[in-house]
Amino acid sequence: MSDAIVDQVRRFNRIVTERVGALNDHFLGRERPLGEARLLWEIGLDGCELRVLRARLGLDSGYLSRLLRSLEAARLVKVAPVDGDQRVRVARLTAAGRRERAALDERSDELAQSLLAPLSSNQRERLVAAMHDVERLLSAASVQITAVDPEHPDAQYCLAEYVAELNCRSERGFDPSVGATALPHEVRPPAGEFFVAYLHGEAVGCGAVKHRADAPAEIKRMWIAPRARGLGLGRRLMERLEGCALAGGARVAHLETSAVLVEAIALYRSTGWVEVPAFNDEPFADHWFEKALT
Amino acid sequence: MSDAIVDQVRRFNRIVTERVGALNDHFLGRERPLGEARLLWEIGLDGCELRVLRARLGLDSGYLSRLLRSLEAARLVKVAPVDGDQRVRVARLTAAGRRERAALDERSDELAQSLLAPLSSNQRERLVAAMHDVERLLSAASVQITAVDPEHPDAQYCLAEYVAELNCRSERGFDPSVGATALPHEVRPPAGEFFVAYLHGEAVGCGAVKHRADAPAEIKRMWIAPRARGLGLGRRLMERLEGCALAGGARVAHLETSAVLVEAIALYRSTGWVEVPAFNDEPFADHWFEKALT
DNA sequence: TCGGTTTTCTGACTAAGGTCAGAGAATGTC
DNA sequence: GACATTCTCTGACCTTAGTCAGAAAACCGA
Repeated sequence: MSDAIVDQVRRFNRIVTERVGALNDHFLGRERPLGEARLLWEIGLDGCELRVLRARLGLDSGYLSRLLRSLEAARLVKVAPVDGDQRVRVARLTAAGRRERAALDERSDELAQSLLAPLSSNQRERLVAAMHDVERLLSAASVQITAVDPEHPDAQYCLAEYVAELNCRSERGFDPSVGATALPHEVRPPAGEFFVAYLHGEAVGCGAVKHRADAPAEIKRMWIAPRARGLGLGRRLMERLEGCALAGGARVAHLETSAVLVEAIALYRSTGWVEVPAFNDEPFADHWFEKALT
Repeated sequence: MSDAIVDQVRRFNRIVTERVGALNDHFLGRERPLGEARLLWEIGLDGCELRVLRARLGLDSGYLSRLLRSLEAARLVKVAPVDGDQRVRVARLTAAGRRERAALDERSDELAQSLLAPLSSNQRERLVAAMHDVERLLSAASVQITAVDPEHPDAQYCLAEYVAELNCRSERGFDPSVGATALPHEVRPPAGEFFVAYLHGEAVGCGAVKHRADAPAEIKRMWIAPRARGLGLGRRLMERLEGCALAGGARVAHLETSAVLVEAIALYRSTGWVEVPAFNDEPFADHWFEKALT
């Protein structure tokens, strides 16, 4: 990677994150410790389970407990056990807590305004566009693709979204149990593999490979969450799936798709897949593709 | 300011500065406290006076002293008095300190690489371009224009650079003591005012106003440091100078300029100044401008 | 030479942020 | 019903980061 590129990223890291980050902390942490302010914000208006907070903020359980005691003492938060599992507890904001959170929100707005104020409207537009790009691309860069068991809740979530989307976009609907299936045992090692893409710990995409002895491997259930589209994630996921198929011994891969998935079809065409005559009788498919793996 | 714009800035602040900032700190602070790491980096290969370090990093003098003792104990830094003024001391890196600093540098590179690695080269280019824009525009936004005494060192520095640039760009040279002058007493209240633009505490531009009773005010000595050009700073500075002239009672402002300052001339034309016949006999001027103030 | 200023250092102190080990209650699994 | 696991809490402890007041030395201007 060229030095100029790395230098720009380093300069950005130093100047922007340190300066704006420090400003941010200063604005938010004015009345109470930053940790508490962040926690208050993260609990949100609907409350949040402690274990989720712990995961999202990366806190030690003891530390989180202490922060919550402090917020409880200030009557900003109430912690209560959750129905169904008495071990799990949820933190909820009190009325005062919601007011405090609104004040944090307002300070965050003030900070944003103060950053923008000295700029001309033309410059503001450019800044916002550039911020949007940076945010999207850094998000894209932080996506991680992991092999996961097809019955893992994250995998199941993605599959449900995949089916729901097909049902919603296609007039004839979609039934995953009919035709060329991808049952858990078919996409779990050694028969195949299931991958989930995570963005900040959240599942935002999936895809599966079915290995087939002496026959083309099959790519199945490829899906990207709407909010994660446009990040080049489909391409990365596909690379991973093809790599998996190749590692499983395949020289050629197959996939079939519905005509309503126009973005997916465009992706396939642009990454070396060629349309071929139907190689199976999947009732919900309109296009069949093939690719030689290298 | 529209909500969408403020929201984007807030999202950027939260996601980018917190996430990348935390990563940054984590990478840099792996082996030693962050404060020490930053200090080590800031001392630089050529050493640095303590008072400068204190100002640049915004540290308490007691705290800085302690940090330096700790770095000295680790044999990474030597602090010695400076020739000429025995009160002032400079911190210099030892050989081990330079190695340590190089290691920090390397980690910073690694971080940049790891951010970029998952992206396609097309995405990388877009990211770097967007980072560059964000950095420039946030820099622009953080510039502060302050009224300063014309004999203040920062004012003198800007004036010297201004003269040097004119001397360098113009064949006939430039002598500020000839013709339409801007002597300290002429641009100091109540006769006039001198402004300096600061970027991160550094003087990056200047401009002066000479009030004249019942006559057009004069704009003088307008200069922007080369590295701060393209930030829309000229326009902001000019707004400030015009405001000052207006507040001083003028309804019209005058300025004259050399033909070699093509960017400046473009700025004048685009901000409502109109070229008029010579209104003085400044020997180094080629163009004379006038603007009605509102 | 004297008083004021600049620069650094030291000691005493504080808050924030965080880690670790273990306890205790609820729940799931065999 | 025994046992392992999950989730939260408590107490003890630590480092980092930072503040404040004052002392000591060097310097500057009159």
